[in-house]
Amino acid sequence: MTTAQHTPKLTARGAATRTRIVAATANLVREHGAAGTSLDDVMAASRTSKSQLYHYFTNKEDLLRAVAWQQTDRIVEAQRPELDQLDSLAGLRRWRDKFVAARDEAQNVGGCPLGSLASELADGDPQTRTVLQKCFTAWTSPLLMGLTAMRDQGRLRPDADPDALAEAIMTALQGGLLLSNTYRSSRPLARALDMAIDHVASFATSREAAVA
Amino acid sequence: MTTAQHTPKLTARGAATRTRIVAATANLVREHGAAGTSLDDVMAASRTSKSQLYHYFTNKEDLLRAVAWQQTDRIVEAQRPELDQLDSLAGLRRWRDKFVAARDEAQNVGGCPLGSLASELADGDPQTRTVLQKCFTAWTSPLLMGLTAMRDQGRLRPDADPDALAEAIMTALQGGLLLSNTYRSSRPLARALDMAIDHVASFATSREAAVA
DNA sequence: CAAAAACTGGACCATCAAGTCCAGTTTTCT
DNA sequence: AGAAAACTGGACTTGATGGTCCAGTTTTTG
Repeated sequence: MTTAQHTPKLTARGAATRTRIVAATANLVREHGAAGTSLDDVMAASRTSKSQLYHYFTNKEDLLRAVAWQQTDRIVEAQRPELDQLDSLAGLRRWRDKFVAARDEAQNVGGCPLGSLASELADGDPQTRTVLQKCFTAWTSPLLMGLTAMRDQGRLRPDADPDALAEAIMTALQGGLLLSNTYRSSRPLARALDMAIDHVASFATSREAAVA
Repeated sequence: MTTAQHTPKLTARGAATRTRIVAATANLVREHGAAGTSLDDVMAASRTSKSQLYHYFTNKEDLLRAVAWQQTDRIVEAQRPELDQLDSLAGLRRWRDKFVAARDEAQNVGGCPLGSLASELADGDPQTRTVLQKCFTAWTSPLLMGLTAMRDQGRLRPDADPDALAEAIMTALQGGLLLSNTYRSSRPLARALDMAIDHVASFATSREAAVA
């Protein structure tokens, strides 16, 4: 979906610099958290100077908001093929498997790039919180699409609420990532997602059961 | 359960001071996060001096570990009556209702005291991570007890795995709190817990159905 | 009743943080 | 071409921050 951030006038070089800053910051934040990332770190990692940081962003918070968008884009992009096929229990399970495998590959180190950001910044200024809400909503959107399609195709009962289901899956995902990061094991994440998918399955019709 | 932290020799006054420090730090951390809480803040809030902080704790991390224990104790204590009766679907639902109501009373501001701590510190030193694991396990323990009792009493099918169920509930709880804090609404938490309880219910026998 | 241990106060230090400022260069647009 | 706007470098300011040190008081204990 490429969450566009309105940046009025930028030359080619300017745009490149801005991108470099955001990308570098995103990496640092993913590893050390927002509070653990200083602007000096950002300068070093992006090969820029203070004045450039403050040329493109009004302050650190502003930069972190840009990072939130970028993390969301990255996440969605990385899950692209799977996220577009969440319109069946089989599709959900493929997504789950991919996700869990990816966490295991990363040795379950580091939580959700968006989740940790939210945990750190959600109690801060309202503007940032609003951005975080939109990021979560954007990420949940493919889930919502898929579930809505399932219901419309009669694979889920009419009383299934795609909105509630999608949100519940996202909570399971976030909680799973938090516990998995703490325990350094994908088990909590796997169990959380299994529960969530079972929950969806409990609304499945015989038509979907046949497919699954 | 009162997670005891081995503190060898302490006079009555010393113990009081130590307690005061931990309690004050816990409050500050709950409001501003670990990184957002300075030792000067702690000194002011606990009416102590630097040397006292370093007399009772080797460094900030050490103090934060003590805070993790204390947060866990507090949480468990606050939920005491409900946590002890999680041995039926009805008990689980009462607990859910109490929890959601409490969050609404707090206007859904502030995440889970333990969850945010974990999110912030889980990637730090292993000693701290170990403490966080134990804290989560301690908190999950009453859940595990209740679910095990339910299965032993034949209210859950024999193939129900209390361990997996308890962990899944905790992930739903953590994810729900994160999203609820971000959206400033108890809805995600409520949906997450409903899903988790439905999941437990899917393992219920007719005996439990009769009680519920 | 000492001596040892537990406890306390607060000055001090080195470091690093976000944010400011201004002088200079490059690109864009007419 | 030439002015305006976009862009860049880096020194500098101000204020925290975690952590150290040591001299002094209170409590415990043999």
